[in-house]
Amino acid sequence: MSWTDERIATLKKMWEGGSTASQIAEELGGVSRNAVIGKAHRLGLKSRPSPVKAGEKKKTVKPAAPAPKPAPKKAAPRVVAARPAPAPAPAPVAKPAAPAARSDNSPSQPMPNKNADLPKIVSVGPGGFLRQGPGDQQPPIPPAPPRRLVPAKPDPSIADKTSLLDLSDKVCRWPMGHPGEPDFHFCGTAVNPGFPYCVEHCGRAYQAQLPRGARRPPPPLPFGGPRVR
DNA sequence: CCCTGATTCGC
DNA sequence: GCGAATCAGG
Repeated sequence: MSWTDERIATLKKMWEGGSTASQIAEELGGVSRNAVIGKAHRLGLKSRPSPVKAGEKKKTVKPAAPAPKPAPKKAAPRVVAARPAPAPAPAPVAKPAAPAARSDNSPSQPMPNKNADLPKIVSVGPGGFLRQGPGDQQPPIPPAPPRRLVPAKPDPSIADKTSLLDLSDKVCRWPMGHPGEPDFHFCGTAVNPGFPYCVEHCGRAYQAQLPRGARRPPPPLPFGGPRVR
């Protein structure tokens, strides 16, 4: 496999978009994770926030190491990229809109609803989206696509859909479908300002927390994992 | 051991 | 230029 312009473009997009080298390699197909990393470095896109660690030590030779190892040929002056990290995703922490009363003491207030009628917590998030209770959605899946993707090559059968290359911080990045599927795309509607998703998907991404003991058990997933559209 | 990215170096 | 091998860290 050769590095065509399209493949390089995809590599750049995904690399800058935070995808791991493994994900990029699987998406491109025909290349290994190392190939992706090597190419990324050759392209100059190195040193992005890696999960391994921030202040990572390179395996460069120890300056005072008396090891009998031969001296490295190339003394590459490592340019530390001072590029600021991309905007971190806001994680609004919100208290429950209606704190549930303790059931063990102070029974002065009668409880109108028992476990048969769980309270629906709907509050308004800081961006204006409606927060929902955990049980109100069928799929509590994270917005990020699964790490292990189906082995499929990217096929450009999606014309009007928002593809990976169309992503920007102006459009909703909520994934629609599954990567590798022919119609996999992203939501693409205008984002809720200050959030990576639109208002609707903000409501999915940021959920109110029900008080302990009043939580509904996780909704039964059919089989084969979540599949949402 | 799994994963991650970084680096080296023969091709 | 490419990428497997290897390394270093979580």
